[in-house]
Amino acid sequence: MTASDQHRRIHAALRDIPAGRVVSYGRLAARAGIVRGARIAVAALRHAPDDAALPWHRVLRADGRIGFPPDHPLHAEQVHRLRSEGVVVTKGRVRMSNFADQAHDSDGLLLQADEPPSTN
DNA sequence: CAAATGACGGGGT
DNA sequence: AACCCCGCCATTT
Repeated sequence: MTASDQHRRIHAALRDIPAGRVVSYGRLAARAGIVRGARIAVAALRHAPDDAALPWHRVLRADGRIGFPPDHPLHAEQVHRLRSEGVVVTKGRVRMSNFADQAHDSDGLLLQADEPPSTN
């Protein structure tokens, strides 16, 4: 499988993440059938054309933090986009336990404490 | 072709 | 929790 194939898979996997939910770079890659692919996911997003209309803002680090450094302009942009679809972002971080998209994940434990995702 | 670079992840301190 | 450190792997230098 070529590198661009991987990128396409990443993009496809990302389109499956519903609004109001998020995924980590690593899990996104895993969904695309790529192991150890966190950095590939990054490349796939960075290479994505601006008009790709991908929900790139739904991708966060495994610990729930925004990937961009706080001073980066896209950091604010991402926070805004996430909030606009109901995701609670506190100090540049999201509670993965509450907002991670678990479709097809094996870790059965789901908890639904805080703010339920609402599209507003 | 060798070396550096990331929108990373997981483990250890 | 906040760091630091090291492994990862396509892309860029």
